[in-house]
Amino acid sequence: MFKSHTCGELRAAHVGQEVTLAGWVNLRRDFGGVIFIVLRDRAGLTQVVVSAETAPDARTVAAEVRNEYVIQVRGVVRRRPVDQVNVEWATGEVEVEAHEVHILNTAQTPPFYIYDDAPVDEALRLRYRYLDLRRKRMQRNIILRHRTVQFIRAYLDQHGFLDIETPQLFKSTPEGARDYLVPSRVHPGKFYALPQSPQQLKQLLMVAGFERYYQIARCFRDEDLRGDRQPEFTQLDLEMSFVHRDDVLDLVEDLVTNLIPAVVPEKRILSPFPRLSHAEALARYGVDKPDLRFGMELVDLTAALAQSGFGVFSGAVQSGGQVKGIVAPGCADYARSEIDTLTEIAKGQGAKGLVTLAFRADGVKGSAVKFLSEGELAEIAVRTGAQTGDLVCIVAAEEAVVGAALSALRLTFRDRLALADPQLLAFGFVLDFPMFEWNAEEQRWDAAHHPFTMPRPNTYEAMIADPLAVLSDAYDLVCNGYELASGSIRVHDPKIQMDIFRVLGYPEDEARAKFGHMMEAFSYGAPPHGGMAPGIDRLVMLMAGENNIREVIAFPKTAQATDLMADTPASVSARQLKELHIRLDL
RNA sequence: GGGGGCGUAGUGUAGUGGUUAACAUGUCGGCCUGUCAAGCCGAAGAUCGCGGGUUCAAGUCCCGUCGCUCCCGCCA
Repeated sequence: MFKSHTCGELRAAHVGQEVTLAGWVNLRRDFGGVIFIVLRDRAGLTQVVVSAETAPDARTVAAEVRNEYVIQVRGVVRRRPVDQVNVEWATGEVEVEAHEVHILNTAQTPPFYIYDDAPVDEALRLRYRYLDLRRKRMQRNIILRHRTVQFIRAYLDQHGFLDIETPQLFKSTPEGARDYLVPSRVHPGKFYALPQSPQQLKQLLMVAGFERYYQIARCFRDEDLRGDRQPEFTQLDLEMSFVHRDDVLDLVEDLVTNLIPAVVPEKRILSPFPRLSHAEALARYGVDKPDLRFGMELVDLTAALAQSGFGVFSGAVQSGGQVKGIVAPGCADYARSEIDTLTEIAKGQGAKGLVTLAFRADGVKGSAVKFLSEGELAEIAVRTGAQTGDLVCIVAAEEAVVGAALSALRLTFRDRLALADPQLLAFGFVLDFPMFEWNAEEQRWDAAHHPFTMPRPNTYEAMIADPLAVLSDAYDLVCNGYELASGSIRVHDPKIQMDIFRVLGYPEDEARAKFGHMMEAFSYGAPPHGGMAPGIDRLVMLMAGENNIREVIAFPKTAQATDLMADTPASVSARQLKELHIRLDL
């Protein structure tokens, strides 16, 4: 070994010991006669002192050293003078007085600071990802990710889950995200697809009788990126046999409730996790992934304003829509430009406009005030609970638009007014999703979750006649405004499965071609089963306090799905294409 | 596919259409035996992302393009 200790472990108790350290030069401070080197490795920082008086040869070498050189130091652990203890460091009580310094490797001057987490252009970070990963923030995040996965593996092992791998080369599925395809050399013109999730395979593992399965599974979806979406990402995929919905939820809640204090003890959670129906989430927050850290819930004003003389309100109600509002505390003094910004946010979600009512000491202000009666204004104040100084934001439109607009505004106020406790991880479950969604563009029903989702027991009978009335046994885990996991109880009865395919408009032969292996498997004694798949990247992102999953992925891709370090995707040789029977049409 | 933001020494930034493009930091050299983002002195370092255009004059205005980024669509 090149080292006897790490740079993070020396303490006063080691004083007097002869040690060997090895690592990177974090910083060097050269006083001529004495040189201080801050040595860094994964474990931490240790100050090395090289004195011309006691170690002239070592000092000569130390004078040549530059930032990010890889060096090895032999020396004696010394207690620092009392007034020179560095209280910021775990090793700050001591330093190593070097008598030997060896340069193991030199380094070019890095393109950005390693010893400081100061912001750097994203493209530069990604181009030199291996250097970015040396920085404290990324080391912390990647280590946190490791601890999280280790905890999950141990927990699931203790609870009887088996870690089973499933193929990366599998079959394209007709619904869902765009697949990443892999051409077959052996079978000209045929393709594998990289899994969007191991969904079918984990269900087949239940048919196979493993009863409890999990996998830290890489998933691939060829869709455009977001801050919380990468083309390849990692799920904790788990599936259980002989369970009802609450068995799955209870297990995931217990896992997460134990995980958080174990790996991020400074964070707090809600306990128990709130469980609300999909309909309730939409009604109260306007979205199916609410940030539960703060209130500012949507207030329904539809009944109060249905007969309003203000056509924006009454018109929306007459055409089957809603009028709802939120109260922004203390925002009654917002300037015109700020109101315009809020209006743009609402319009960005499809709203035609935004009605704002500023409850000021000298009355209610806002461009719509003149269209509203005294009684209506009073009614709005009562229903919303608006106080003097508050700003009420009202959207009138169809239900989906009202929810989208007000929830976007709610998150805007969250950030502006710092309404959400950054140390709180507000996990919650959203339940009872609709089974089907009407796809107006293609004039057919889509599965809201996926076609293997079991309908809620008491709603199944209505399925063929009225798909919209069917609720599914699907559920999401949400946290701080993100969807962290989705899951469901699965269909294990081939007859119900065929009914679902019928609603989805799959002819029986097509269903058999796409999912025949599933249907056949279910006919050989499939147990009742269900599962869930928390996104590891998003979970670690939230635990780390980051707002982009790039920060918890060692080698992520850009928003354009490229890798700037390796310059990927890239062209391949004509020979490779020919082997794969592929001709480009660009 | 659409929309917004950003792009100026290695890095982070400043820069009313008008001198030699500024500041900090880093880099290099010198001095320095107790610093901890050390200090002091000195030096080098910029085709202002790229290509067009407007103008007597463009880092600055316009068009296009490339890169990064956020959002909408998309994401069973």
